[in-house]
Amino acid sequence: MAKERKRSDKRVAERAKPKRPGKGAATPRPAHGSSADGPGGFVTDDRPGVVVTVDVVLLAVHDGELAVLLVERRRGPDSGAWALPGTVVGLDETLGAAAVRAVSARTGVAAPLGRLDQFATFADVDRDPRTRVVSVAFVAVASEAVPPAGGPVASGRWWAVKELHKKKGPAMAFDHRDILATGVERVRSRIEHTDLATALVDEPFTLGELRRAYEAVWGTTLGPANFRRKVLATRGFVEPTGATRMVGTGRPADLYRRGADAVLHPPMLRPASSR
Amino acid sequence: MAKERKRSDKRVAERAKPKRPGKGAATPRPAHGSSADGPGGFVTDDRPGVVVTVDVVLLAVHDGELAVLLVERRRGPDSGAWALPGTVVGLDETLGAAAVRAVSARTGVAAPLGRLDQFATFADVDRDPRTRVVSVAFVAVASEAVPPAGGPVASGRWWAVKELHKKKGPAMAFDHRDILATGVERVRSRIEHTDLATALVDEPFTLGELRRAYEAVWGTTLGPANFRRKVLATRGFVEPTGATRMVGTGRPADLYRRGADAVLHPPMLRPASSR
DNA sequence: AAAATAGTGTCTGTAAGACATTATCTA
DNA sequence: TAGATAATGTCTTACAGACACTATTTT
Repeated sequence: MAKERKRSDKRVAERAKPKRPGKGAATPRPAHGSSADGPGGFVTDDRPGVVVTVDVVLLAVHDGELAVLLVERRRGPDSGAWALPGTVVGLDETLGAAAVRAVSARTGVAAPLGRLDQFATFADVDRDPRTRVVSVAFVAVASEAVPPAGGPVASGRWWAVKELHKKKGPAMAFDHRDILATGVERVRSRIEHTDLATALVDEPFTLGELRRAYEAVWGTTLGPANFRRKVLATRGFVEPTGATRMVGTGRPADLYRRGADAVLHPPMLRPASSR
Repeated sequence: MAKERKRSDKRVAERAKPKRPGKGAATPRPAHGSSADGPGGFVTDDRPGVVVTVDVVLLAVHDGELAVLLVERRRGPDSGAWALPGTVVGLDETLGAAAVRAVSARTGVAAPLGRLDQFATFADVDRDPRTRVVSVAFVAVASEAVPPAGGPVASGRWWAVKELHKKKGPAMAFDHRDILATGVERVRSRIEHTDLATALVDEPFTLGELRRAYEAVWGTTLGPANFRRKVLATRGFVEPTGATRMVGTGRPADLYRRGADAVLHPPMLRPASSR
């Protein structure tokens, strides 16, 4: 699990406010509705408690590469490092709602969060130097079109996952590199058994587009003929629309929509070379 | 280290076990931040916080049936109901350590916890009536011999999982029925792809015993011949000892030990009838 | 000998991997 | 026309399911 220890705050910035002594019982919930970096310190007392947060690994395929949405930290000693979008969970807020809130605050879209999947909880004692922070991690996927890279989002941008694994890649905050790696592996596994990959493409889509989504996630190439056979043999995976679309040169491709079934029988096993 | 002290909380009773005598069973159920616990309480006075706990689904096969270790609640909400062994996570304690502690306090054995697997985090807002409790759930498996059912454990006992799903079965505390169901499904899936099932039997074991472990977990019957072929075709799954053992009537069975590989290639897929 | 369980061998259907062939577009 | 991509078909191999058959024990 997580091991690194970075410095500075993790979520402090999110909610960080210098202290708030004497909170009245009637006082509004500290962890609610504030966006990142707002006031509302939760840990600052002399009586520290455990802080529960969510972090979201939002993946999409951009330019044929698997990409993840990160936000740049702008305060604290870890300023300049890139982090997964996350937030403190409100006292009366579900984890899923907090995850949606964390992403929508950064991207402006709540749509892709329908595929929200809680995959692990990170709780190393020292993962945040300030206080004990337990982070419930989610993965979600977005199609290529949403949100547009370089959009109106202030501090967020898409990074090719491949770049982040390099030593010379951008610094990542806290144990987020571990969370990312675990989340990516979860998606790599889930597209084998579920129709999650169809959420990576925009409807309607061609089987070539769907295949390239698989290839981006797995980092492999797949035989177009066999891929097609397996997809069409799995009932409920995709539904033909009857229409075709020109993609450039070559024969027009048949268009499909997402099917009804979320479970793939038999699974779309990734080639042994990609494991 | 500030280990927590709990008092009225959900897992208070459980975790309090070692120091049972003298524990004040006092505080009833304080709602958010109301009742001040004694010193070190996590539900800080007028400043309510989130409590993080672990709950463990410890499974074993008893009399051919999948069984789970539960403890009877004797105080607090749902008193009289049966709960998964769990505890509040200490401020400087890892989740895994807390899970081991929760189980060892009940069973006296830390051994089976090597197979500890975090599988989900439960955090419904109202899952505990007293305060917000976020529970990180683990599964672990024990072999038939340990701990012995009806052993020295005071408030714990094994229950056939099948019984707990019946309406007339024993009441389960909080959302522990959901946690159990999710954990069981995790184990059902994990024995397909890992050698986890070998931890359900004592070494050395026969392939018949291993097969009956699979059957208990999946609730199916498997063809002995095909099961044998698949197990032996998977390198690293089991290692022959060369010895044999009489089980009763019939030909003596070859004995095996656990192999080295944790991953099964190809997977031991459960029959479609058990899904 | 009968019953019971363990172990071995064989047939068959399904599906995956490799790859050749045909179809339909642009440049 | 060549080039590119999509769609279809074929051959081979791997493996799961079913099941017949042999082996070794107790009663």
